[in-house]
Amino acid sequence: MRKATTTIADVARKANVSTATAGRVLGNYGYASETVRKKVQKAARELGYRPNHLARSLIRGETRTIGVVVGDIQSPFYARIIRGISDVARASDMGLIITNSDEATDLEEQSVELLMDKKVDGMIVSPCDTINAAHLRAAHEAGIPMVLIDRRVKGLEVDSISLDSVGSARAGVGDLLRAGHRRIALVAELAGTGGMTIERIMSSSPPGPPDINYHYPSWQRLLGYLLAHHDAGIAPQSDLICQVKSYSSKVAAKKAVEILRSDTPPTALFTADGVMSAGVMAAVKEVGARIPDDISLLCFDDLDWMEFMVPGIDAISQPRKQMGQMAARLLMERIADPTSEPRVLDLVPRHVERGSIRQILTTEGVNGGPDA
Amino acid sequence: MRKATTTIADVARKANVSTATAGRVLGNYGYASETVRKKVQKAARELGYRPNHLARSLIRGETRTIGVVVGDIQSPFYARIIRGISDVARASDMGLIITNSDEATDLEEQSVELLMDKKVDGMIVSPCDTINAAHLRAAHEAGIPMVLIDRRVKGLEVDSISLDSVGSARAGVGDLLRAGHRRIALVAELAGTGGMTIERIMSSSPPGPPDINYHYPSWQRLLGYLLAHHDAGIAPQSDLICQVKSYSSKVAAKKAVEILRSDTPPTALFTADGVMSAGVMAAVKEVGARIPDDISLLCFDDLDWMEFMVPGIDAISQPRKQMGQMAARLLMERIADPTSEPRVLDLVPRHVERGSIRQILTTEGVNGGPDA
DNA sequence: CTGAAAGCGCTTACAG
DNA sequence: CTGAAAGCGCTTACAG
Repeated sequence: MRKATTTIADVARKANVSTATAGRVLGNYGYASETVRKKVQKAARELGYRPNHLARSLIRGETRTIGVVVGDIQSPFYARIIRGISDVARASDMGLIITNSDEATDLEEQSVELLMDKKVDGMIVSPCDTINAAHLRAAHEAGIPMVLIDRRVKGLEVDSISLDSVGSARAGVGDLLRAGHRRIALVAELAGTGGMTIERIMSSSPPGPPDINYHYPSWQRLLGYLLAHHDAGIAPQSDLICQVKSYSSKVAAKKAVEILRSDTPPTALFTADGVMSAGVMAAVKEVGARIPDDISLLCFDDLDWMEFMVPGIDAISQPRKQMGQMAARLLMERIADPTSEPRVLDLVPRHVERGSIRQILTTEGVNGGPDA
Repeated sequence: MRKATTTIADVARKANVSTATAGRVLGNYGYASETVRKKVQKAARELGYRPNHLARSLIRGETRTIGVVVGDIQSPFYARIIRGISDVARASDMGLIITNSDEATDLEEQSVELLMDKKVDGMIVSPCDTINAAHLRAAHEAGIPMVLIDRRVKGLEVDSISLDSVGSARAGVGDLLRAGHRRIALVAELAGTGGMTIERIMSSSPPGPPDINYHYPSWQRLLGYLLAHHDAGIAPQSDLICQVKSYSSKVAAKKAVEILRSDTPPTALFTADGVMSAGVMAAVKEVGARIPDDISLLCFDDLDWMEFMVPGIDAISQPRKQMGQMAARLLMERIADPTSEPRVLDLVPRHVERGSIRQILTTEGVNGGPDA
């Protein structure tokens, strides 16, 4: 069934030239006169010649393929990143191998191994552990061009692109505070890894351990939340910080309902990601609160059709696809120039106001403020 | 920076054997005595030998890589399919190259070309055109193992796996009819391609052109809808068939609002996919209808957290991840045995009842029925 | 500009 | 069981 494949030798024979010459015109390298070029191309066309990239790669030491390892391609977060990467790869006429790590170090190791076996020209990885990553260090030592996306690894000096989670959470919560909100609840995963605790992060003034970049995004967003309070000279209250601990909408919903039904409920909610947002929206619905009259909602997420269903939410929009595109471009540049200084990029998400941040007039504002 | 890679020749030298012998133990083929085996393995370990799969592939004519072309990896539908494929690929220790077609024939062609250049051992494609697919036919002729997912191509006899859209829509709408509903609206894309029209599909009795398998899923679901009515001896009303024409939640919402506000609104809504479902739910919300008291909702979709936000919806759940897994298994089997008969699989989705189908008592039921 | 030869890193007959 | 040789399909110096 499978047609015997026609090789450069076949073309050369038919065109009455050497394989070297045929190779030069077909591979587009070296010199070749117009006449020979024509002859060879004609022969190639007639024989339906297609170059064998495997042989070419073996010699040239490049496969024109890049590898990606993400947590789970099923998640919209990663799916979009991959779309961005895929677009740039296609434009550069490169292949794209993807693998999932399920956020587990051993699977991530396997993935990196697979990619190295496939001799990818470079890889983009979203590392699942920001500290233990011997396999990534090894790959880097071995000279594989690498760019980290969404998270960084302590002491691994490679190109990386992340979101400025701290800065954008700080700005968003700052907006809420400026609108007069004084009881802003934070709903975030804040899983206890790497020795980080809420106490530890709140204990310094201004808040902020120096290694925050190596902790999970939800901790970074908590830090932004605390810094915004610090900026405004307002003491954050720990009873408003909802540590969900698991990455689950249902658990987030449960916790959010509790806080909404407390004696002193918040006037605004800030969620650290899309999963928390879904939970919080279900909770708001359950307690029958109206947005934004009863409560303002600021979500660190794109929302998409979530917003379509529940209008009036504010969002800190994460440009996931662009992140993928930028990561891929960084990688292409790194492949072209392996020695230049690593670049560390921090994207500032776009804060999309949709009118959820309702102005709360303080007594001061009502009696003596400029707008009174 | 990049370490000089150690080859079989290096290992052979260090172990004092021929490259052929070293190759046999390292590649795990042919015979080798225990002593030699040990010696070679020791040398390989000490030198940190890693086989070069490129060279191996060149000779063996297999890359242990499969390719996938889907419409858009960003869409949850495809992302899950790919996850399923990816799981099987990993279990078989194969790589996975993905490409997007954006549902355009020329991009699909490019994708297939890329995959063939990469010499994949087989490909899974979700064809964007069920008739024009010369590139797929060519790839099949060339002997590339191929399985089609979600859609089939007329006259291309390869393995395929799809959903039994007609059957499951028929069953689901049948449930609505048995519950007493008589005005069931259908909201579906029903884009006009391949000469299909609502008139054409409704004109025969029982409804159903013989080539329905080669039309887009929304047409298949319309057919199921019509067949259910036919089964129940009820004439479908064309004013209840909402042809959205574009794959857009917003447009679907607009159309659904119109139908919900008509003089004779439906008592139940059946949506043909997730995008339509989102639109319909927004519409239900906009007109202030309650589910299921005012209206029953049956969605051809997984719903996921949509259901989490709007409880009480019925769903026809599509096992996308399993579809991916099954497609990958079909492909593995096809690679192992290229000549056996192609298999055509139709998955029957699971109908998940969550209580949205409210019983509507007909006059007959109230006065004379067994439960009266 | 063109060709003969060597080589990329493996595997595969073929002798022994 | 082991080795010398040829070969997968290209590209790369090296002569001419």
